[in-house]
Amino acid sequence: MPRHKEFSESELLQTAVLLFWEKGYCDSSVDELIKRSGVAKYGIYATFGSKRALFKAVLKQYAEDRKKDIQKPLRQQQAALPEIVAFFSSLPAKLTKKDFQYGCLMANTGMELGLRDDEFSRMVKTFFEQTTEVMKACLDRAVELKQIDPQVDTEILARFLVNEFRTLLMLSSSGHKKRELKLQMETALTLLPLT
Amino acid sequence: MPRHKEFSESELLQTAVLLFWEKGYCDSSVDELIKRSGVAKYGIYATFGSKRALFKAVLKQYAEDRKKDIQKPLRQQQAALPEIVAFFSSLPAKLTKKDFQYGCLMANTGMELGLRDDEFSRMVKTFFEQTTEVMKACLDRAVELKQIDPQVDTEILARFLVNEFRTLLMLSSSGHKKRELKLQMETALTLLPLT
DNA sequence: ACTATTTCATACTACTTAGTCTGATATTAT
DNA sequence: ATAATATCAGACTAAGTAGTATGAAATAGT
Repeated sequence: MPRHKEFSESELLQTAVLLFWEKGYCDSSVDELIKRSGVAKYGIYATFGSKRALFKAVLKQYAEDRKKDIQKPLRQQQAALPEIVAFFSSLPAKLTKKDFQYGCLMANTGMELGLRDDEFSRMVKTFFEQTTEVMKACLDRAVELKQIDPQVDTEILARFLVNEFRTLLMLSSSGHKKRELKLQMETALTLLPLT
Repeated sequence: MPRHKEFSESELLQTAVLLFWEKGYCDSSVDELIKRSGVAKYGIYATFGSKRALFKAVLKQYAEDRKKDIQKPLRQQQAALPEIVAFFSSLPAKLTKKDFQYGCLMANTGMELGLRDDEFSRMVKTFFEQTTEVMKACLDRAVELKQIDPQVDTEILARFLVNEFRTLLMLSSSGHKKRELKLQMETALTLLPLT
């Protein structure tokens, strides 16, 4: 019997992702989302319920999207050391492209709300913990394939590498250019016991 | 002829530092500062002019304060390798004490405004560039004292160490506990060519 | 065609925001 | 004491905030 929606929920969500990505949680407003998406306030609240719930959906969508693009090299079945190196090598260019002009929403949210909102903080931590597991799996395969010293503690090294990843995200969100990211990445790869 | 102020400018500034440190720029309000400081709106605007100018003064004050406490080990005349190690070793405990319960205002501001506000971004970058210079001076002394390999590029290593510092600040602002900071710091110190 | 139901656009509430203005008050040089 | 001047408390403006309410319009099963 009902009239049906005039907008696409997934398009609305993508617009919301871009908005929160650009401005963070506190500085984004529902009115701004109305302007950008063309969707009426009713539609937004009927779909998501509140700004908070909307942001939760945004964080989930963002996490899925990043697993599929920027983290893809690491999440391939056979990924090992060469994929780790390729992943880091590609970051300075990727993080300074237009798609990433506002840094990383996960890293940004961790800094904005990590000490003030348990639920969102938890989501960010979970995202990077999952990334750590993926990284550890790559390192374990690298050990199997004798690509790295078998004495390495892959758990600890995986954490360190993910923090190196986060460092690059932080630098890009803090306005640093490709050159600086590249220097940081290369220094890290040189220092690490990856051969 | 004039009536004189009923409040201390430096106390007002310190209260403002704490407020912005806790909530960031966007989410802090002048009304909240009035409540916390007891100073009337007139007094705040007569002293600083605008929220923006107030935040500028806050960033300056914060930078000075951190040079005098947390960075002090590195800024001693004779600081070299032992002081660098001591500096990093002390961070996990210091960054999780009550004084630092809101992370680092410089690191936080870099993430909040690094891509959206040139002037504040510049101030944050300058702060960490100055820290890099101090770190490089320590490394150069360490080379002189034969504490580290003279082949090391102290400029590049200094940048890397300061980014390691920023990583610890980022982790603490993102809600990570002392144990995780300690693990990151120890891994970094193990990997670096510091002996 | 009619009716039930949902969406739409928009007005609205209640609150917060940065910043200004005002009239009373306190101080100090004369 | 008086006059000049700066500060104080609080009212005020204009805009923005999250979220709700409302009447009109559209749709689909009967």
